[in-house]
Amino acid sequence: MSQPSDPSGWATGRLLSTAARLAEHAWDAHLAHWGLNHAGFAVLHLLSGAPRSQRELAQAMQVEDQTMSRVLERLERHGQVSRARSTHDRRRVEVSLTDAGRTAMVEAEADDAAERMLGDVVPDRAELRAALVALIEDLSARRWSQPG
Amino acid sequence: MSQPSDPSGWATGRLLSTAARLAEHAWDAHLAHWGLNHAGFAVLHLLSGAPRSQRELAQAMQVEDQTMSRVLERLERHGQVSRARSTHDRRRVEVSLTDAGRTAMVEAEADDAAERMLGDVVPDRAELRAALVALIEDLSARRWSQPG
DNA sequence: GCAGGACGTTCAGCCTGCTGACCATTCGAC
DNA sequence: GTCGAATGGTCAGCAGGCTGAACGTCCTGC
Repeated sequence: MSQPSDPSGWATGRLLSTAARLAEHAWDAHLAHWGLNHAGFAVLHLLSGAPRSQRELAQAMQVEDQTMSRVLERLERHGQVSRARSTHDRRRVEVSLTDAGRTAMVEAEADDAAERMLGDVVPDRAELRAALVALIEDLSARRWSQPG
Repeated sequence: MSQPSDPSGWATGRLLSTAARLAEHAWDAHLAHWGLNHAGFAVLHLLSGAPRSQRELAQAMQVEDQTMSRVLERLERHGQVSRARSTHDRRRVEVSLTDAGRTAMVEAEADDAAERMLGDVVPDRAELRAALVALIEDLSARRWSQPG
């Protein structure tokens, strides 16, 4: 595999996708030490406060319910999360961290090599982050057309 | 689905992934009118100059050969691309645009709503693009560790 | 109390990405 | 010429996205 041939000419959408894929790849390589990937790690992080329902997790991650269902199935299979039908509302599934899941999350977070790596690369990272946040808020609003 | 809950606190990797997914989603919705998606469209664009081998396309897209193979299979199934074993080197597969593929590409490109949409959102887009290009060049170099 | 709608989750199927393994062809050294 | 390495593609299988459709549960209005 070779260097990209002049990415400065690419469409912005392609720049975004490529950058995201490369960042995910680097991050996944780091998280693999704890049997995690980027999706699973973010979910564990969300659960560190308190148990949540699957739909709450999906909304927090800006992902469809079906997608979250499969991410959780994998996390459960790896023993990092446990799922139990709610007693108050038997439609809901309460998802909580297991001890193994909490340990993995804490350790992976402490050694946050991926974020540091990105920090090395982009000097003025606040600018990039601000632009991405604006983009996300706008595109997200268009997609799910919810006021404010 | 709801608005993201304060993306400004997210890790940069998650910002990138989310922004990329939202942008792809918007772009795919646009390209669906011509039976395309973001991956297929980019390939057709690369082929607009001259036929290429699959590996050349994979390298240009910064994607693994196997991934490109399946994208092309889909494009061929939809009649937008044709594949033929090279007569000079029978390992290679020469990929070229069909008339239908060229028409779809030209029409989709002319009505480039996605790019215009991104233009509306991010005021200082040159900054964002420059940061993304720097990120891609660095992460890509780390991943495939090629000098220069 | 019951019927219909809303809600939360899952199933099936598609697409793009990845890795690992395999096959055919070509090239190069001997 | 032959054998082994390099090259170009494909197959199998996994993962995270998506859509559309189904299912059980809850709620609400009558």
